[in-house]
Amino acid sequence: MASPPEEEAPGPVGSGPGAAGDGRGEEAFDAALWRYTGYRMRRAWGVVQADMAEALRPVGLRNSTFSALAMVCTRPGLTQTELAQAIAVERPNLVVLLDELAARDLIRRERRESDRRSFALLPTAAGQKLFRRAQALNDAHEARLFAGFDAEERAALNRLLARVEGRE
Amino acid sequence: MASPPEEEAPGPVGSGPGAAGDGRGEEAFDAALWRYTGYRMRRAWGVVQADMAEALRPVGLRNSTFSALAMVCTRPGLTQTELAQAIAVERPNLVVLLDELAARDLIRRERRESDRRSFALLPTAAGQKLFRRAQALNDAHEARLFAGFDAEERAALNRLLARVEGRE
DNA sequence: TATTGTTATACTCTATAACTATA
DNA sequence: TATAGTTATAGAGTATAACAATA
Repeated sequence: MASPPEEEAPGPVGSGPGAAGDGRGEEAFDAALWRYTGYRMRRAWGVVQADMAEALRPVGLRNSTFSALAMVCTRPGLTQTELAQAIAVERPNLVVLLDELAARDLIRRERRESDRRSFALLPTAAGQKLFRRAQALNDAHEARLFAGFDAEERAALNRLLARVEGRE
Repeated sequence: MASPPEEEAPGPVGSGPGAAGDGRGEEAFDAALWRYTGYRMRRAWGVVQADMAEALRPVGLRNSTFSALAMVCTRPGLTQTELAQAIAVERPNLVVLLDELAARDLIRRERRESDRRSFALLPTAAGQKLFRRAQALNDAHEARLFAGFDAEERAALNRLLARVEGRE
């Protein structure tokens, strides 16, 4: 597996004719890919995603269901449209996630009398309990995964990731 | 849509009973989720992924096919197992990607005489040409997406992302 | 008309087991 | 037996169109 170097200057488009590699051996750094922040992000996300999935397995949650449950627990009463927006999931896809959580009796949908088209999403007692356990598991997972990062580095990464979304 | 704050201290596990939100209005920061680097990474990756997909549409490449083509162009002769390892794609999944590229006559598989089980992957002239075009499109996409980042910030993000994978 | 939740659908990525041909 | 490439398959994330109920 090719390893990334320290960093890579943004630089201009091509570094030459696309065919020739850099000629180094199996330790060769594949600059054509690693110079892209997007490629690095896919790789990093793959690692984090896999570790998180493993960490949440004991509570039967995935990344998506954890996010949904977290929002319902910390902002009870929000609607599905609001939740979809908050966690960046399309509404049709959210329905399935919520069905899953509701089937396990972790959340419930309550018709809003003020607008009977929408539901207020509420956590059940079991949902709150499971969420706290899931939170602890996820905290442990991140602590393990980012063990090599000090507080400043961690904060810097968090800040930079938020900025990628165009939010300040 | 909830917005992230500056940053979030790693801190201990739970900040209290999971039910209560922070009570702010629609601008409320959903700390329960945004405190996780993993969550931020999923969100950031979603943005980058969507923008990259859009950018590569003119050349008919996706993130995965671009990565594969990039490796074949810059390290011609590598085998499928080596490529799968290099771009972190399972070998069975890589077969489909390479079939797609081969069907478009962008790459070709050449039996290795030294070990007739494996193929040497080689770019065609058309593949090299398309790759250079794709590279330009991807460069433009990253330049646009990371326009708000100066060279140092960009380098810092690249370095931190590489470290998430546990590589130094 | 517009919006909320929903159904249906399709595409992509990811992951695993098992087969074949070669070694 | 072990490895390279392959097939088949299943799970999950993501995206869009269209519908019923409600506003």
